[in-house]
Amino acid sequence: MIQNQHLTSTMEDYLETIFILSREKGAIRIKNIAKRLGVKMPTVTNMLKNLNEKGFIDYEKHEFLELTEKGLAIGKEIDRRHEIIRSFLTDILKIDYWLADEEACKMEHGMSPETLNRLIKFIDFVQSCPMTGESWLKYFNEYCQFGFETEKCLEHMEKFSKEDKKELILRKKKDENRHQLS
Amino acid sequence: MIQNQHLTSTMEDYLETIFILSREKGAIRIKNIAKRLGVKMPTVTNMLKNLNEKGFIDYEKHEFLELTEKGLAIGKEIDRRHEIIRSFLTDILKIDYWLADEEACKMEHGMSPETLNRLIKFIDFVQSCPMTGESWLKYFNEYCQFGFETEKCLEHMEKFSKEDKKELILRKKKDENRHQLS
DNA sequence: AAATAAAGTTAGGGGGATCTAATTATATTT
DNA sequence: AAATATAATTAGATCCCCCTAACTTTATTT
Repeated sequence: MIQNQHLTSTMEDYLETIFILSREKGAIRIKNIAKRLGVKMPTVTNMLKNLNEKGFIDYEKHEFLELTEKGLAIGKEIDRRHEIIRSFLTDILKIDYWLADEEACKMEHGMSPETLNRLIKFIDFVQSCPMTGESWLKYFNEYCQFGFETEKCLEHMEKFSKEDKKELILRKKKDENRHQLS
Repeated sequence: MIQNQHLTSTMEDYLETIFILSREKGAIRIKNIAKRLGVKMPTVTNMLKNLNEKGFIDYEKHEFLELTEKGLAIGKEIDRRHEIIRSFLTDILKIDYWLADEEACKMEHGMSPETLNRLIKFIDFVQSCPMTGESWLKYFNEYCQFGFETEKCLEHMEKFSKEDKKELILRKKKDENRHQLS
C-alpha cells in the first residue's frame, strides 16, 4: 500500500501551517489555514483531500483534522527550518522580524540538511566565539551604517583585549573545576 | 500597450540562463537552455514565446534570440543574487561549491533587496573585520568538527593579540599618512 | 545535390495549485 | 425551534509549467 509519496513545497507549507495551528488551539479550522496561507477556503479543502489520501493527515469532512505521525514529522521539520533561517536573519543579519519571517518561508524548502546544519553551527559559533558574540554583531550594525572606521575598530579591539578575554579565562577555570569534580 | 508584466520565478530562471549563455557564446541554442534548466526543448520553445510576448526577449523562430534591455536587467540581477548567495554558502559556511550553486538557485528568487544587501555587507564585514577574516572562518571549521574547545580558543586569542592586532595598527598608520598627504 | 542527422516547432495533453459561484452543513441568535 | 449567520464543500474553470509524439526546418555528410 505504498502511496504516492511525492511532496511538493506547497504541501509542506500546508503541513507546517497545520502543525503550528495544532499547537496553538484545539480545533484546526479550514478558515484559519486559508488565512495563514493567503488562499481561499476551497483551495484548502482540496489540498486536505490530497494530504489525506497521501496519509499525511486524518481528515473527515466537517469533522476531524489531525496530523498523522508522518505529517507531524514533516510539519515539525519545516517549522524547525523556518525558525533556524529566521534566527539567522534576525539574530545575525539583524533583519526586521516580520520581513525575516516572510523570507524564511521562501527559503525553508529545498535547503539541504547539510546547509541547514552548517547554518545552525554558524549561528552558534558567532554567538559563542569570544571573538564575536553580541558585541561583534553590534559592530556589524555600525559597519552597515558607517562603513569601516579604523578608529572604532581599534576601540573594539582594545575592549576585546581588556574585557572579553578575561571572561574566557574565567570560563576556562570553570571547565577545569568541572573536570575535577567528575 | 502595457503587457502583463507578471514575472514568475520560472521565468526569472529562463532569463538568468539566457543571460549566462549569451555571455558565454555567440548563439543561444534552445538545446542548451533546455539542458541547463533540466527541461525538454518544447518547454523552452513555449517559454520563449511567452517571454517574447512580454517583451523580455527578441525572438524570431529558427532565427534570433536576444534579451531585450528589460530582460537583460532581470537576467543580470538574478545572476547577481545567485553569485552573492553562493558566495555566502561557499566562502562563509564553507559549503561545497556545487551544492552551494544548487541551493543558490532555490534561494535567489523572492529574497528581498534588503536582505540581499545585508548579506553582502555581512560577507564583507566577516572578511574585513580584524576580529574575524579568514582565520576566524578556519576556527569555524574546527568548531564544526570538534565543537568548542577552550584550549584552542585561548590559542586563537593569543594569536590575535600578537599578530592581527599589529596588522591593524599598521593599517591605521597608513591611513594617517594618507590624510597628511591630502 | 541528395540523404541523413540534428535542432527546433506544433499539437495535444496532464498535473499542481489556485479561483469563483453555488450548495450544504454546522453554529448562533432570537 | 425557526431564522440567520458562519463555515465548509462541490463543481467547474483557469493559469503555469511540464511532457510526448509527430512534424518541419536547418545543418552536415556523403
